[in-house]
Amino acid sequence: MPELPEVETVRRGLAPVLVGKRVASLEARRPDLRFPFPDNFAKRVAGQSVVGLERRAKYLIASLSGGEDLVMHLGMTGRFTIMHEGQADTPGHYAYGVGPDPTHDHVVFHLSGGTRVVYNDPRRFGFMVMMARAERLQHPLFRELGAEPLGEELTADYLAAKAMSRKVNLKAFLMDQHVIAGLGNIYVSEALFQAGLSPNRAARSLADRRGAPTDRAIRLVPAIRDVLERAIEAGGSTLRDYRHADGRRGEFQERFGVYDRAGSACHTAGCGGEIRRAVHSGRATFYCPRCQR
DNA sequence: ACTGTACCCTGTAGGC
DNA sequence: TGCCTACAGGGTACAG
Repeated sequence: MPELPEVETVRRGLAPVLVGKRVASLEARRPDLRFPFPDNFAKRVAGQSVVGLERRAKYLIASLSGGEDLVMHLGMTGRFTIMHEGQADTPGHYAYGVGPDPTHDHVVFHLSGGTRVVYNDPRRFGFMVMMARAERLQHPLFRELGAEPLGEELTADYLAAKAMSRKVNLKAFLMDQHVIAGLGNIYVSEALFQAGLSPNRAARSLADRRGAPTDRAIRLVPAIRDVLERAIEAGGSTLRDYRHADGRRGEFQERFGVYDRAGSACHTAGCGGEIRRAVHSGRATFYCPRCQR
């Protein structure tokens, strides 16, 4: 579900209620999600203050006052919901169709002051792990992550260097978190559309024989950035599960160029082509065969 | 080292 | 209505 724009939207929604606040207690209602929860999870979090809430790729990182980081991933269906003091567990108090869901509300952060932050995840592909803050960058989850797409590390030169020795197509290349960290199935399709590049094209065509970036790599970089920035501005994309931390839906799905539009007309002026659906590495890809070469 | 596939888990949509 | 299959924004563990 949540790709970079969705995770960033959740981060922005959670930060005001979490940062600077103390977690009075943590309630883990099952022993695991995708992975077991950290040893002594509740005890390690309880009583600590959240001193920062960052995002790296699709990870949310809550820095705790004791020196540990709580790293959270939303998987496909993970959702955080803020429940303010006095907001009872009755359906009428839940806005926007978000209701109590005892079977899938797995973790509850009880903040001092009464606000609760509830983590819900039907498929349980999400996870939460803890690590010493000083060791985070060396942790296996972070050590080999690729460039942050909205950061300065992502350049045409970087992409060309990464692509030169690869035999995969562009779709798989951009989905690879070791190359660019944060893109997922929606935004790879959208970025390729915006750059006018076919998902079937070989990744190595981003580099010339010497390893220098081709014009394709040069226009792919701003296309990726622009798609992500517009998506963040729209609060992400809600296909079904995803919600902001306050329950609102994202709106970027209204502006998809190709994603989930198979059989519909391409929006590009004068194109007249029909959006097609294909499968790459077992995942659906959407593209316009006329605009994307 | 790289690449493709199966798999983790649950819910929903569509065909029959 | 019910049953069955395919599919869904994620990543990992293998086999080749």
